[in-house]
Amino acid sequence: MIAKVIVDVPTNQTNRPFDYLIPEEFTHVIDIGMRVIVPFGPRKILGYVVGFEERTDVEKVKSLEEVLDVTPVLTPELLRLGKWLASRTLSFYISCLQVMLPQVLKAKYKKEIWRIEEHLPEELENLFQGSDVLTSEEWEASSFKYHHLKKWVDDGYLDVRYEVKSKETKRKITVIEPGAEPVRLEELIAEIPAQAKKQRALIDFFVDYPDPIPKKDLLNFVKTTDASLNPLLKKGYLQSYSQEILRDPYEGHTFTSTSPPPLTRYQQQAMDEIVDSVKNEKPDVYLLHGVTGSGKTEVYMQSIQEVLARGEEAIMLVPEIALTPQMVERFKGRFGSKVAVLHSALSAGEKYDEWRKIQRRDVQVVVGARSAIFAPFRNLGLIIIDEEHETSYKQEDRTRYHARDVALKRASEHGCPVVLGSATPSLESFARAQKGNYRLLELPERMNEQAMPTVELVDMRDELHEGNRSMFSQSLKAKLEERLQKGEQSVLFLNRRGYSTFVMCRDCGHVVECPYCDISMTYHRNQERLKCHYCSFEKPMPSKCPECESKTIRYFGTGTQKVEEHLQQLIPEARIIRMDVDTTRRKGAHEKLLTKFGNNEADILLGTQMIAKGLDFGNVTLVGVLAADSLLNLPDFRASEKTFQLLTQVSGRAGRHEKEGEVVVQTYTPDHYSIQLASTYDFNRFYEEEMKYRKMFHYPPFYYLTLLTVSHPNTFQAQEVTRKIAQYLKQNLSETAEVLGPTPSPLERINNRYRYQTMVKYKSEPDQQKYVQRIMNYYESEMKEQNGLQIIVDFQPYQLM
DNA sequence: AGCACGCCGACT
DNA sequence: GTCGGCGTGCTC
Repeated sequence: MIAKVIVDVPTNQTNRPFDYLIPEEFTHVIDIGMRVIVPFGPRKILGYVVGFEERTDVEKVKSLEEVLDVTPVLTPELLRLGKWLASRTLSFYISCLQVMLPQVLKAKYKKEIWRIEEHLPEELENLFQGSDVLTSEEWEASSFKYHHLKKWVDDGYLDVRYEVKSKETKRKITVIEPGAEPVRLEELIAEIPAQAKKQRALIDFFVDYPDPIPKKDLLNFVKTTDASLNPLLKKGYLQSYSQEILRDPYEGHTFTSTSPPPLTRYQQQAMDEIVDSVKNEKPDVYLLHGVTGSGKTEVYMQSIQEVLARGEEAIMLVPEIALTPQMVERFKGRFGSKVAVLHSALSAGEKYDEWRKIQRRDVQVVVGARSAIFAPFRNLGLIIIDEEHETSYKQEDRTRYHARDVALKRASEHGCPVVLGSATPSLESFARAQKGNYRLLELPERMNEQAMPTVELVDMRDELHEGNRSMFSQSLKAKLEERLQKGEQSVLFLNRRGYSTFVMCRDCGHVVECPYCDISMTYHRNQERLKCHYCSFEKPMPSKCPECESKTIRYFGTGTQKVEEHLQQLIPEARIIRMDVDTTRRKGAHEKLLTKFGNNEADILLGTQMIAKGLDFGNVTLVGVLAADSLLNLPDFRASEKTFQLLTQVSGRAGRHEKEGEVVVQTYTPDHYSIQLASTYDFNRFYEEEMKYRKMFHYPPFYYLTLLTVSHPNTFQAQEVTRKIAQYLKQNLSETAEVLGPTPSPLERINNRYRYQTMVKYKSEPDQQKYVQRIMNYYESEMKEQNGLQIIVDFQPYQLM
């Protein structure tokens, strides 16, 4: 028998299955979707079995070395999905398979130099110092060269061996249970010498509790040690086996279990439709449009309940940033041990264990960020994508997939519906719902029947004219103080983007920029250093201007840290919690800060993106947005959409329970339609306005986009290649396609590489993939060298930088 | 991705 | 002559 294997070498030439003989010992255990170790050239590498064949035409076929799995890590469906993904994103098949699996399943490769002769030449013996093996790093560090090695290998002193090390670590425990012989334990006691009290006690324990028990617990309970257990094992009265245990990231937490509350009329309607599709196994796509606080999560959870009742499984995706302890709490509380949670805050081992729960079919529900869409379920009944407009569902490197596309594909394979939920749907999805491709479900009312909080727009230009140069308007300050008096809480939102702190000389206006990238460097106060966001270059904060040597060099802009200081000055008695990347980096810090806020141990929560979503605190009655237009000025056709979405989400944090909420939005462009319409929660009008603009400028959802970014250390080369690519596309794509560029990328230089781009706007180009693939093949050889050419293709890009 | 092979210039 | 630089092509 021959196994078809996709090898772990992401290149064009190896982007196909290789044939391997299956050794006799593996013929009954090997299966499609398992990982294997195969010899490949002189080394050994990891591969994935994608098929079997009776025979092969390959003459010098080798045997595979080892089978790594007992259960396949990829289902046949996921293998097919990987192929589909590879063709859609123009990635290598192997990369698509790897993206579906937890990090720890990927291989680490080791090269070792082994002694195979007892007596080595003296110079070699000095290097080996009696040991049998050297790592390749140790060898490299020695003064010997490659030809020395080759000679010694030829002479039979040394051997070069390649090892494939799987990073997976399964935690194992030893379990003890009564012996296999069907003897009554009580009778056994008689046979134990009278002085062996502890042995009797052990058997006694099993008389009362005959179930298997972890050895540790048993010894602990009977208060004894291996010394008395081992004789019993030897005699066969008891037996032991080792069992894999799964680390539980939520060990020690108790989740209050909840039962489904009655649904509102709208919730019930939405759920009935979804469940109908579940029952009829129809891959319908629903767009659940519900205002913030309308109870979308409850619709999700009760729909999932129905799916579970049918013996099927469900995936629920949430944006990474919204995967808060509160969200986990709700799902664990409702579904208990039926849920696995996958998000980036887990350690690699914890992620693997959560994934194992799915593979072992211990769980039927997964709640997770983007990559959870690849959960290896075999019987999917429902896929939910919450906050479907979030851009984090698009992977921005290597395999540039969108979780929504993958969801639709998997749903059609499984015959199950997909629910896209949002208070502010993406224009793409809403347009599809309008056209009838998706089915629109509306939740127009908040569950507490409260009106949405009133929004006050504050024109910061007016504040400036009135002599208020601080970042807090008079109105916001007054309202903050009012909350403080009433013992209510406030949330202040600062958009970090477009708000980074740059360093400028007040004398000559010189701005400190990264020497390798075309952006200003960011000042980090804790370390007194300047850092580049893009290439992570850093240097100390200069004490004088590098241009004019003036000492008036200062940092500008506003980070959360600076806002916190100002706020504290403004309202000295306020207790402030700051949440940003700096204060939440440590594990569990996020949760800790939120708990503190929830316990009313602070008056004001100040933060970035991460506080915009999912927060639900009853005592929050004021939300402030410090700079609403900071997103608006980015070079991105979705800027208005993102601004509208963000303002709506943030506003939804106020007045979620009995108390009425209020929102203050500070802006320099109060007349912009995205800010105006967000302040009246008018999604439908925003949609109409924005659609006009998209139509006029030929953007999605009217047109599809493809972005090709070319980078090269030489600016001319980069531009020239981009020009040729654009020309080729113009010639080959249809008349209706628009090919723009070459233009310098919004970030023209990153890491000393110049970047140019060309963008294609099109309605339908069935052959586009083919042409782009040709371009990639044509430039393949030039892309090999480390510093040479790089071409990145992004179909349906979200990030235009 | 590694690694062998092979061709070329710069040296003992 | 040989050593070692790197361009080219292959891995079942």
